[in-house]
Amino acid sequence: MGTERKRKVSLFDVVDETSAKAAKSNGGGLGAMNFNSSINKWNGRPYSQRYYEILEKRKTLPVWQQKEEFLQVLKANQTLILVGETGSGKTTQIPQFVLDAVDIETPDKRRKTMIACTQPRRVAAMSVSRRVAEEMDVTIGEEVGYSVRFEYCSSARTVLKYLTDGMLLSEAMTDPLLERYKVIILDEAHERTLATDVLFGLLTEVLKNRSDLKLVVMSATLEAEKFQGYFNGAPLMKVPGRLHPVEIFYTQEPERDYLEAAIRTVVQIHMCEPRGDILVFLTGEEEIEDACRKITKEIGNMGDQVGPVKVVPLYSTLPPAMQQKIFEPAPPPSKEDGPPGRKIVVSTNIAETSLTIDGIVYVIDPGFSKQKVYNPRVRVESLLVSPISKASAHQRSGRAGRTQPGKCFRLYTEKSFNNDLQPQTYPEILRSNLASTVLTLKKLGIDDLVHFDFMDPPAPETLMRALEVLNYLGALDDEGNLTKSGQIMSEFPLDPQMSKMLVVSSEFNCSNEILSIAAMLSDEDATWCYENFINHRALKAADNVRQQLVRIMSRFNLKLCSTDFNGRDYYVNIRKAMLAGYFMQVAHLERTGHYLTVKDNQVVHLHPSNCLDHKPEWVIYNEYVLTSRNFIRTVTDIRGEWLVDIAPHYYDLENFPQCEAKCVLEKLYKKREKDREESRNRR
DNA sequence: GAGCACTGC
Repeated sequence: MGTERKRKVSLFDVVDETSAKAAKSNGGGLGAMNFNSSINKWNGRPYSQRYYEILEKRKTLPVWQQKEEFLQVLKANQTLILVGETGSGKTTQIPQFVLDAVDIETPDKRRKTMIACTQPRRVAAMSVSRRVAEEMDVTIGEEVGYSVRFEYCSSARTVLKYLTDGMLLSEAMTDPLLERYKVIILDEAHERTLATDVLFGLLTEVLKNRSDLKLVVMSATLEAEKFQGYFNGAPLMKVPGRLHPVEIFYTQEPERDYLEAAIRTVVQIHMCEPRGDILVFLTGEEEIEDACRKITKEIGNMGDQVGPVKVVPLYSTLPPAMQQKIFEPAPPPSKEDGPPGRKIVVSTNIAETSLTIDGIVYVIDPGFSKQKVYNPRVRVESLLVSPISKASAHQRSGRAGRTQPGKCFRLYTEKSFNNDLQPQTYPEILRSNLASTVLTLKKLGIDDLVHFDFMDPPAPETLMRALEVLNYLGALDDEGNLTKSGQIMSEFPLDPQMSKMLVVSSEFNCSNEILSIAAMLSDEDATWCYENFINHRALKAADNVRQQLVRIMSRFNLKLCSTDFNGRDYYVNIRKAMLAGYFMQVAHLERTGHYLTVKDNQVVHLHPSNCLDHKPEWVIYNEYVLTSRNFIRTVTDIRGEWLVDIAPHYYDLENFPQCEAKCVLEKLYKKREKDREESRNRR
């Protein structure tokens, strides 16, 4: 494979005017053939009037000009790469083109197969499939469906299914050759999510074993050559996008304070530029709320000479009702013939890909975002404010050109853009803890991780750490093979620590309670729930997770049980079960009054959201977050004795850095010896 | 005294 990789074949590199026109004049033949009939071949019903109306609009999408070409390349190749910018129509149209051309029945006509199209986000999978069902004039959930966690909207008749990349990966666990699919389309591949990267490697294996399977990789930016190299020189097609031109402005000098510069730019645009809403990219909640206050105040101080503004914050943890405000129109002029009003959205990266706001004409890009980084040495994922990539800057500026020509103000110099920004954001697989991913790969039957064909191989230390954690948890044996317990753990859509806690909870006679805890921890923001006493949506979501986990538990005959609520051991058993999963995430209270993580010896602080009334000597924590300080979040009080009882293989003092915790543990081991001896003597 | 964005038979 190594030599093949370098080969580059590019059939359709550039789409110029002439070839596009040629495609148009000789194209359409296939389209006309399929659409001349007034009967819908998918459900046998006559097409509705609306179908023809939408069809006319679809035909104006850029991707339609290359339908014929696309189908020819698809026919001649097992894998192809399609590059198309926003507005090309690839996500909705390509899967339909495929359906028109591919025989989805198996050769023996016994059963139908499907076309799959993956998306990185749930909302996209659901909304795109609805749109496509409408375009095909069928009912959603029948011929066209979607599949995301907790929502399986498809039937035996489904021929085209949109699903999250994570969902396709989990389907592969029971259907390793993905035999239910004839064509798999990986959309938004340039985003390089963890699941997409794993699917890349998995599908290259599957394609070797299934000559009848085809793969279409769709991507927005020009990382295409890298993709081509990886997929053995698969042909590449480019589809033009359809965006209005966006004029880019850079600063002359580097900005010292990007927040201040962003606010200044907002005010300037509001004073000098024509009508149109503004989108500002900042890095996090606190910064965004701060900027919103300052912008409102500064523009407020300018009085009637400028138009009124509506300043709206946007970030994921904002309650949905507040998020909806970004879709409200700009305010009307404060007096007749007065200057027009303007909407100013101040947002995190969520507005870069996940949410699209129409009417944005001006984008302000300071060039930073919070990005996840993983330090395998201390096993900590943290969020760091870092410079964005060129691809990300490009995506941000595109947000100004959705409805009309726009302007993007980059708060850095052109030189800095050219020289300092890296071309692409590092793929997630290089920035994450891979314990859960490695467990999935093992379950998928990939034993040799070192030689697994990753597009960007993770650091060996990250893989070693993941294997080590899984070995400590008993999911892998010393040879790295999946154990019985590991088999079960891999079935839970949870981190391995949490899966372990669930698997052992029956032994601690508290699986009912652990199920609830796991479900609540999986759900976003328990803080919010607490502050508001209760939150219906969050509880409902947690209950959903709980039901899913219960189904998995019963499949493996793990009994559902509780300790007597009034008994002494009720809480003790729960805490012990939690420790059985989280014994690698323990902190010890030092004499100095601060906590030190066990073995790694990192100074950490209890996150202010904790609900303890004292500082216990030993705590386990769910999350280690590195923000303004090193915080451990969601902590539980445990006893040192349990460490030596439940996880002696991890608390092996031979292999332990010298520290206070070690001395305490030594005493606990001695005490345990003594107790055992005494009980022997008594007998 | 505090939370980029996503995802999971």
